[in-house]
Amino acid sequence: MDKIDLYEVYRLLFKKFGSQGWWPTTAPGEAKPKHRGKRPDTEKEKLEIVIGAILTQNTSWKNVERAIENLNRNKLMDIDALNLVDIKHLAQVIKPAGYYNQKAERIKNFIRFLLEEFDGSFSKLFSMNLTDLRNKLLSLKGIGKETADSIILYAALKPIFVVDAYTKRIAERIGLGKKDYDELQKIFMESLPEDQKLFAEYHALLVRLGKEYCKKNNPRCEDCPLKNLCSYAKANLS
DNA sequence: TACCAGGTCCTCG
DNA sequence: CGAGGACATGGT
Repeated sequence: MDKIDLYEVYRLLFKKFGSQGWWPTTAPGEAKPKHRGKRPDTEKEKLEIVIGAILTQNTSWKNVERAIENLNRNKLMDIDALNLVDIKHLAQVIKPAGYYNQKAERIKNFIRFLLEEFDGSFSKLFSMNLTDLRNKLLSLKGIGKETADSIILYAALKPIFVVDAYTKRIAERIGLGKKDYDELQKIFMESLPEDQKLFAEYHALLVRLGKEYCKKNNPRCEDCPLKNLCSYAKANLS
């Protein structure tokens, strides 16, 4: 069994798809988030990434977009507004994202935490070192590993590799075997230089591949950019 | 019609 | 620990 070169995987994906511009955020004056390829400078952009990371838990980004659009139009993409809004109303606004009661609770939890412990400031929260920040986020109800790591990578801009359902499926198919979150994260991070931009692009590319080629059902192995090194594609195409 | 989508928490053995 | 269920909308 030949070993998979995860840097080579990255090169193939980037050659095929190019830069993905993650994480999508809403431009000033607009309501709909877009992949803009822009670092989140403002508190509002960082907030939007956190909210998006919670909303997208086991949910398609399309539905999350609608929920974010609703939040923007209702002027709720704001720390103080979210702190004050009635949780039932918040739940209705984010309804398209599904699990809206749980997610409203999780958003409220996070906002309360940020206000009480960090004066509502992402700059203060993100000034923690990566390990402490991660443990802090993981201690919050509704923030698990993937959500925490997405926040750290895409909002705090610190180098950690995000593992999601696509990552797990793609990793298993190309021949890394069935691995859990921590194992996969370790494998990716030990195979790559510690680089926030690289990790950010890589994860985005895996999502792109998972959506368009390495789908759960009917994967398109024929023209997959990884077909030459993927054990699943080799078996599937033989 | 089922199944899927950028998970997490809780409970039970 | 690890499996299994709950949470819910919108697309195919």
